[in-house]
Amino acid sequence: MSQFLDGIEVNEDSETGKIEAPDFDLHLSMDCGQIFGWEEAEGKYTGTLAGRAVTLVQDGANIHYFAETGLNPARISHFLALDVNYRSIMRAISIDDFMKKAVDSAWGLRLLRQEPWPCLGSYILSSNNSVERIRSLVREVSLAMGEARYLGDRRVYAFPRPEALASCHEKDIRACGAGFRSPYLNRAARMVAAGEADLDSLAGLPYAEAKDVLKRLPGVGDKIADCVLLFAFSYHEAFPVDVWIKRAVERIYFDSRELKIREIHEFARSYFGEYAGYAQEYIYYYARECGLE
DNA sequence: TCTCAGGCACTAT
DNA sequence: ATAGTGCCTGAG
Repeated sequence: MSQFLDGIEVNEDSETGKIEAPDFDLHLSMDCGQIFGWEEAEGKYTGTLAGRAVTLVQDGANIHYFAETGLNPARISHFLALDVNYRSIMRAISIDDFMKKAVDSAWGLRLLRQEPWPCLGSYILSSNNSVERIRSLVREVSLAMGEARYLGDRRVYAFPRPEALASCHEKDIRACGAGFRSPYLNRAARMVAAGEADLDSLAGLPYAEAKDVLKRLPGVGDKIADCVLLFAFSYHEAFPVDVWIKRAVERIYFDSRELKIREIHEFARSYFGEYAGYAQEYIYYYARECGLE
């Protein structure tokens, strides 16, 4: 077993392995704000995938995993989106000095391929909230209603299944600190659990149609729909516009002139093209971590 | 006390 | 279509 998984006890219910991951930075990808519900400790990231607990750690161009038996490496690679041609996308979005600088500042930051429901649920909880608050909210909700999984000597809570969030009372979600988002998550979970909204059917739909389906869910507007399409369904043209992106785009490309959200979308589509979503992530990262001077 | 934080839904125009 | 407003909550 790898020294990178030191201190971890493997038993008959778990296994380890490694996955080649060139041009991949686990830390950047996990901590850039695209995903919630994974815990970091000493460079190791622990969460659940397909209902099983897993710990990931990076060693150069390899990702080592320690997972509950039954979670195969192909599923992990899929989550890490290692099939995506990262270099060609980076070339495509490095279209000006700012974008080159932004890409350089976070090389290896990839868009992960999250599971649809945990992604949607987390983003419903994200509205009008800061990253740190979203993290703790997702943690509270998972602790209260998510399934406990066991990996080595630790316990890991999955994001609650739609059935769990559907059958509980709105107040149970509110008790986790979700506030006005509670009824949204409760009702969205009911729609998903009842099959009234079929997340699996989104894959393959044209972007605009998939977005319309998501926006029928309570608590899901333009921004959150775009996040889910980009972070769970790999619609790389999706360009979620939050206050950071709005300010950054106005500042960098419009001499700080105020734009409508619609105008930002039009600009993004025409300027960045089919990989606008990747461009968004780098603009977001740079604006937050490096500042726009 | 007040503002702000990675929005959404509702209402009025 | 678009603009204005309330909303849970915790941090600064």
